[in-house]
Amino acid sequence: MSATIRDVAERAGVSIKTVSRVINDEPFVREATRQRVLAAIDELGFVVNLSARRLAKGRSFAIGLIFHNASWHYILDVQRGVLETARKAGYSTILHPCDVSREEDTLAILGMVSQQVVDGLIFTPPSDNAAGLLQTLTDQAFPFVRLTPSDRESPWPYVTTTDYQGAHDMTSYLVDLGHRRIAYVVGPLEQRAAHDRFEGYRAALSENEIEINPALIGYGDDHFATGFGVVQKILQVNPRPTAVFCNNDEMAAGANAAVFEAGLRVPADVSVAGFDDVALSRQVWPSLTTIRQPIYEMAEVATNLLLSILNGEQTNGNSREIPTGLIVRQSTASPSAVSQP
Amino acid sequence: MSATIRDVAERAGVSIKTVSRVINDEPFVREATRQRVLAAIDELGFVVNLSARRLAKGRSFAIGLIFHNASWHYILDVQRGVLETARKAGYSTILHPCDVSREEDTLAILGMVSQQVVDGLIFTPPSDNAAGLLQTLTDQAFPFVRLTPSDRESPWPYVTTTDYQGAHDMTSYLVDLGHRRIAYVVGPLEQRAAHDRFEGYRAALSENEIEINPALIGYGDDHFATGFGVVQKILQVNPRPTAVFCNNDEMAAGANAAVFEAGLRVPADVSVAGFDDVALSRQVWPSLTTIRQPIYEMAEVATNLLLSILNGEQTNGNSREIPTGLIVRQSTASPSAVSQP
DNA sequence: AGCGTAATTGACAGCGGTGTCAGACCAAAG
DNA sequence: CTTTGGTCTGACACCGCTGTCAATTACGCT
Repeated sequence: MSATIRDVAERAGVSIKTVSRVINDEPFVREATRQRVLAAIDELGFVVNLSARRLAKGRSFAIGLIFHNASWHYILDVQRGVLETARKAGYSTILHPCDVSREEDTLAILGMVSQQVVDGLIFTPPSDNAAGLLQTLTDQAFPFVRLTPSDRESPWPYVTTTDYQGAHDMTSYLVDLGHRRIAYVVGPLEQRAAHDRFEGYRAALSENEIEINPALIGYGDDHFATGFGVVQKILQVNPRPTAVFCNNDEMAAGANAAVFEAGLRVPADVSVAGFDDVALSRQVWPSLTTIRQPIYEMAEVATNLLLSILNGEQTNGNSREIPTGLIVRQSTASPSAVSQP
Repeated sequence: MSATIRDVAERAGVSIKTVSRVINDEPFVREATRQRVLAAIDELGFVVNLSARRLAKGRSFAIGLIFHNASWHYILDVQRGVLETARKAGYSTILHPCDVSREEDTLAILGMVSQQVVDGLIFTPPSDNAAGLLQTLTDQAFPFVRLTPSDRESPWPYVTTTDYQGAHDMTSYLVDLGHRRIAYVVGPLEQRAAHDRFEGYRAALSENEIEINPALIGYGDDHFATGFGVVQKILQVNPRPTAVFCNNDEMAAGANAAVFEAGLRVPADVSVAGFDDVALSRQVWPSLTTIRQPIYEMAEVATNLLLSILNGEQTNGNSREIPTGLIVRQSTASPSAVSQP
């Protein structure tokens, strides 16, 4: 079917090696020769056989994206960032949905590594319950980059965002609107992001001299269902909160539903705020005020970081922090004194 | 780092070829020998180098999933189905988001094909604006399977669902609830699925002797925004429709928002129905009545179909149709006579 | 013209497996 | 005790490309 490097060499009247030099942009090829080879390549429609190149180079030119089955909304943006960035650099991406805390999945990943299916890995949170795996990779000096890791002790760089600041901003914004009874739905605290966001919320409250009411704190797992359930209970607290801030948008969507289900209105009776700015936050009604987490950019940066490691560039201490931003939409408003019970 | 087949051969005291036989489950290996090799493999922690195998076999053991950037919700389920099924069979999956109508992307795909990056492709809709690409692949006898293709003339199998029947079911259901003025938001008609759904809607109406009112038909592109915009206009028709049925869930979410935005209630004033049963349909309030399209199963079937082609099994005429199902949730109800203008 | 250095090119040995094919082995048949 | 035909096994070429290294050519200088 497709032409090989031999065919090109023959056609151009040069050695195989010279063709190899041309297609790899190596120096020391006379311009005239290069042109001749290029022409031959063009005429034959030659493209290198990746398997062969991989074998010869001992590299796969592919990166693996390891993610949890859970947070699909989040993963969507990550995927876009990684896929597009990797593709531009001539790398392909192998997606690997899994539960890294299960040994079975850990082995599958190690398999990919030792089979040279991938040259490097990108981990999405939560990547930290995979401590054993990460340690093994580190021991083998196998490159990986993590998105918002909890543990920042790895020799490889990572990418984070300003979770604390974001939650702080949102809480301050709600306080400035006039809210005092602001409920909070916590995410999985073993993840640093959830932890930091919770801290940001608490700090903002105490800076405004608002006492934290444990009855207004709910614990969720970042899914719609727990957002819904937890907020249903919180709404029965008397006096009722005037605002609910959730660790992520999906739970905020759940909170939104819970408010309506209770016969109340968003934002007239209860304001709802999320975190992440995934597509969902624009697709519920009313659209959610949220903190934009630049997921796409983070994925892009992470990929570029990994690629530079693979290219042997120094990247020590190149971890990056991408800032969040407050996005005000329809789900928040000043508490109307009139609607209090 | 990792052991090669040579190491195993030496350790087991057999030839390289015999080890190859064992790891490929080829016949004619004495049981005792097999055990010895297996033991050696185990002790050395040997795993085959995929690049080498790929080169030698001339196959990549990877399949490509081609999808449009657009319908992320849909693609999520497709991904799960394909990734999991392929992985079970020892294949990896290369995701390829693109716009197949652009020549640039077409070339990228052909590149993957000729570079032997993938052994086969799975196309998600709309795959039909890629007629040229599909023709080229067909000419090369390159295997591919399509999900809900418009054009069913390909030599390769495809997977569809009962779009016509699903829309018919939903429309009948709405009629049975007592609705007569049922608006419809059409999807991209060049896609067969959108076309069939529209037909199903129209057929069900005429079977119930309800005239189709062009003012109640809107044209969208499957996105939230157009669902919202189109329905905003439709709600101004007098008399107002009592139900809105959309070509997909995302537009239904938009319709839902439009109804609320108009100061009306779902479903008390206007019922809203979607199609696909993506996660979003459960995450808006009220949760959407919809037609479940078994996306995951379809992807699974498509992948298995492709894998059997790759294994040389006969699959002619094995195209499969997976049935839809009506999912009743909160967004639909009988029209309350009282709320009519 | 003669020489030294740098630019340019190609022969050849792998990379780590698989396919082919001939040879060794072995139990049953003649 | 051969012959016969399957059952095992290994030698070896090859998949298509890259790295090494030696050979050849070009060019600037004395």
